[in-house]
Amino acid sequence: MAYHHGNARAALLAAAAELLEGEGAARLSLRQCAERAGLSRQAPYNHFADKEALLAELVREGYQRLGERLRSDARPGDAPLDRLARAAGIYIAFGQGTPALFRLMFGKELVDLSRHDEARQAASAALAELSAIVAAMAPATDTREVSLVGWSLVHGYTSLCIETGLEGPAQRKHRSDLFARTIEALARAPAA
Amino acid sequence: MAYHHGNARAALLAAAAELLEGEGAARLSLRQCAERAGLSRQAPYNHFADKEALLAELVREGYQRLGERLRSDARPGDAPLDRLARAAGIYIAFGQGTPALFRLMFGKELVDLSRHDEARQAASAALAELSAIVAAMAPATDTREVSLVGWSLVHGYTSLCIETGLEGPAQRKHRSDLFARTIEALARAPAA
DNA sequence: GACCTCATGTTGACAATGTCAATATAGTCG
DNA sequence: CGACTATATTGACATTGTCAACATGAGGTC
Repeated sequence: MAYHHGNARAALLAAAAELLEGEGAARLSLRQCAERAGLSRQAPYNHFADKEALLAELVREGYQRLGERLRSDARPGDAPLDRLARAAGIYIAFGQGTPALFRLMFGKELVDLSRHDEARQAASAALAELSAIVAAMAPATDTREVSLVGWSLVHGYTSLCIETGLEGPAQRKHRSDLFARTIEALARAPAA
Repeated sequence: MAYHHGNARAALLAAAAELLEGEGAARLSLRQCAERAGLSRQAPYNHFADKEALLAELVREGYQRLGERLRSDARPGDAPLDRLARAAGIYIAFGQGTPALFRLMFGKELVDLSRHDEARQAASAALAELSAIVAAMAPATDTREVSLVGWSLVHGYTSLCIETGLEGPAQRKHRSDLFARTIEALARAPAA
């Protein structure tokens, strides 16, 4: 290896991403990432302010990917119910496929988004995608409430599957449909 | 302080509980707890196998408290909808009132319940309380699905409030009612 | 080419933490 | 009283985040 790595930042992020699901974010060490990237233990500090900053970049990438998946799932002539069911499936699959990343993205103990603008923006963009999909199920006066229920529901289910083993990927499709039906039932119910 | 503390275990747990919300569980150190309890750094190991075991005891206590709150909220002649709305409020209040404890209880990175029988039993008992309350909303054939939606919903909302600042305690009552209505709408919807 | 600047890289160092090991204390029992 | 044992302290060690000092080399200027 030449003195200058030439691609140190990317190598560090790649190393971190590779280690994340095995170690979990709390146990992931900067030294471990540096070693895996063929760098010394101080090298990450040339590219990231501290450990949190490196994790925040992983978070940003995660939201970008999630948002992209939601966006690219749009189909011409989609019925809102079908669109929502598929979006729920995408969200759940994302969480179940990369549990440690999901936990990092939606937790504030290790990465506080208020301190990381770019990651926060990526989060907002991804969640706006989901929100719009859910809101399409509702009368205009109820979109905020229905979006909130939709997000809470799919997020809660995903988190509980990851953290408590509530259910596995085999149930995903069935549950996505159940959640879409739930939102539909709420959107149709008479307002309080 | 006499050589033998006389109440070391309880003092350690009290110290941990006091420090938990300030530090967060990941940053909470056993040494800090020991110091706060007036003990040396090795003393916790006389009472707990390791750091995780001490945290697991906090988790057990947390579930016990949550379960007790749900149980003691029962009122004679309660309508299922009212009972559910109040239960949702209790769950959300618990999470918002002790966010770090909530995160610890419902996360498996720091405490894996499969390794801590008593904590796991306390969790099952508390969640069975919630499940029964939600299930009372549903026809007998649908109780599993409705319970799953109920838990996912209230859990997701609580978690998102804690981790993303989705909403604050001022909205709790209104949202509890919304969630109860959502479950009601689902329970009444024609099955797929 | 020599010199300067600066971003990036290495190594030494330090404090903090989890946990192991050796030693000390004191309560209980026969 | 001696033996035993649970509990407590202190020494030690490996690991980790991060600071500081020093080293490297690419790019720019003269």
